[in-house]
Amino acid sequence: MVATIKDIAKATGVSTATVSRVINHLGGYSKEVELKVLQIAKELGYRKNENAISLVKNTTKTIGVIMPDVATSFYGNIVNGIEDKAYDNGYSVILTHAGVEGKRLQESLNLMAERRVDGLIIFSLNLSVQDISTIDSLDIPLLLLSTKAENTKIPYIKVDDYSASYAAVQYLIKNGHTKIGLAGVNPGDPIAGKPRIQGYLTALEDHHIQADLNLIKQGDFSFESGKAAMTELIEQNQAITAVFCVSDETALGVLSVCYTRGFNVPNDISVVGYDNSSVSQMSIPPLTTIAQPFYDMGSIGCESLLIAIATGKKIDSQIIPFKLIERNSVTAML
Amino acid sequence: MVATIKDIAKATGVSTATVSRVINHLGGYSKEVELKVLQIAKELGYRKNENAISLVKNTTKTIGVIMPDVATSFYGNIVNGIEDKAYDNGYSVILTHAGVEGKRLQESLNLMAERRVDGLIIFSLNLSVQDISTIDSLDIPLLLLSTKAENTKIPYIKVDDYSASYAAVQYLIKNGHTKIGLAGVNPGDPIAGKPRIQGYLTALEDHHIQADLNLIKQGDFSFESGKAAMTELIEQNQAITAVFCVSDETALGVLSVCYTRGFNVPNDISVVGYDNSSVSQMSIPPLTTIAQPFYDMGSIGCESLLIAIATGKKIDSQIIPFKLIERNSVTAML
DNA sequence: TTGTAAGCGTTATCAA
DNA sequence: TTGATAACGCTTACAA
Repeated sequence: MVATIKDIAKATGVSTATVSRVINHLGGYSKEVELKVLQIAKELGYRKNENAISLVKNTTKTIGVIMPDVATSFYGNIVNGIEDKAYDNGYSVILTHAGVEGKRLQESLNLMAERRVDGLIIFSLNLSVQDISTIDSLDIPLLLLSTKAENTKIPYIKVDDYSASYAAVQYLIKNGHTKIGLAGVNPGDPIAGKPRIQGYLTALEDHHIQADLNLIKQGDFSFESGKAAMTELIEQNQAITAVFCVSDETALGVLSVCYTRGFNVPNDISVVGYDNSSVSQMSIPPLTTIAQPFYDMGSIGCESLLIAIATGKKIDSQIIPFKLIERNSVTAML
Repeated sequence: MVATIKDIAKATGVSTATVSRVINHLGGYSKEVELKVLQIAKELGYRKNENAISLVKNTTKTIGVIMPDVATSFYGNIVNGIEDKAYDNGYSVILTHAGVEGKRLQESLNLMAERRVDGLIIFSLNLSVQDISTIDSLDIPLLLLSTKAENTKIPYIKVDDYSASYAAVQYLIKNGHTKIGLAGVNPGDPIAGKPRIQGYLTALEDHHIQADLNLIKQGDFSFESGKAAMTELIEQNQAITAVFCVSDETALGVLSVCYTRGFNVPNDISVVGYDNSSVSQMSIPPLTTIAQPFYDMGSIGCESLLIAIATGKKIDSQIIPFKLIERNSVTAML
């Protein structure tokens, strides 16, 4: 059994109240008592029991984070941003994975509720009506990161997918491309699907380029989606010179098919990714891609949440800027 | 405020003891009472307070996981394996990141101790003497995954790095290679460095190939290490035909340099990676690599830990088998 | 079938 | 400067 303040109290001959004061550096005790308590605490290997403290303080100094499967590489930096900020403020972080489709989201929410987290961050997950209703019932400060919940007032911090997509396509157009594919997009996804399609379409339209729906290939952000999309594009003899991908992994799939089919990137085909994940620097060629400031999103998000916890005020949603990172996967058409 | 069993007791007119029984399906109450309690609990949005339960039961149904930075891609599956097994057994998981060098390990250990996790898994982190001493003082069932602590009796589950390295090099030799580089290795790392160098050396020796220390390029498992290693190898005009890399990311670095310098993989240079991380399938060409069964390691590890928690017995260390996954980055020399 | 009450480890109020 | 003690939300003998 681990030592408790009672043990320390007994061993030092003071009351548990005094032990508690000393341990929490509250002042109001003699130097002599302080030294003795600290000494004995050390000898006994005392460690405070956060669960007990949570009970009386009615706060757990814990924030919960729910994310999809760990599989996808870019999440890392969001978590880093959150954890750094949380630790700096004396909070710890409970992480759970809810599965790609959020299969385990209900379970995760239960866990967070039962652990009485002080605040909750959910990221990159599309919320179902059910999810939203249990979230509402939870009554915990909540923030959505890199996603949003339509028709609700749940605050979110994310990049504007429409604008980012528009910018990527416009960049390609400015580089002289007019036959541009869109790879790996999920039109059923209201958050990261529809807006990107719309951005793609509008960019073309604004530059008086006739959109061709056959150049839009559906998928799910995966490497496989990219392969499938590019394979189709090639086998249908679509005369494209560029393809915009909804994720870097999808872009790698495109790159891979280009390579095996003998198309050189960027000379024959230009490719733009999305995420600026670590793989985008490691690919051949390194990917030009849309960067979302993941670390900052995590950090800013966590900070907002902490403020909300402290003040009880609601969090304001934020659209944060993306950046287009130019590497070597796009060539200018002459 | 969230409802408590007291609220339910008051609202239903029974005692808290009975409410507790009903909620935990302990039996020994009338159907009538059961229905009423459940009904009111639902109305009040009751959720049990795990912290309070932990306090009285002296167990948190929680296992702690400490890992390096999230950055590196392959960790995902270990975590998945752990989480799946934990959830199946009614445990939840608290994850923390201790930084690449384990900078924050002490902090993480404190957190885990103060949250009173029932068991602890640490993976891919080299433990300092200090770390080990605080771990000892913790007195929590502990398991090391994909690492070990020398000169201690802390149980671990990992692949035999020496054998894996030996196998990779032998595979290259069997394919007719004799001039083989070793890229990205850290000779100061007693767990994942030294043994791999030794495996490399011994494989060469066993096949009567004279080792050349100039072909061993130090590094830190990163993409950059791979680039640096391959660049050196080329600029030193080392007449190699193959290189074995200590990680897939390092291999990608090698691939990248080969590409820009005009060497074809695998025709000019064969490359073998280590980890079988997701990127190894997405590279050009797809990487032949050493696969560690990460998901299984997580799952088996978590199961062993759960058993140790339940029985109080100590965990037996396990060496688990690796596999060599053949893809397209190695060619046979004729 | 149900209730009373002690106890888990800690904090915080009040009194001394 | 210190100590009693109630309280946090829950479980669990023990009694009824």
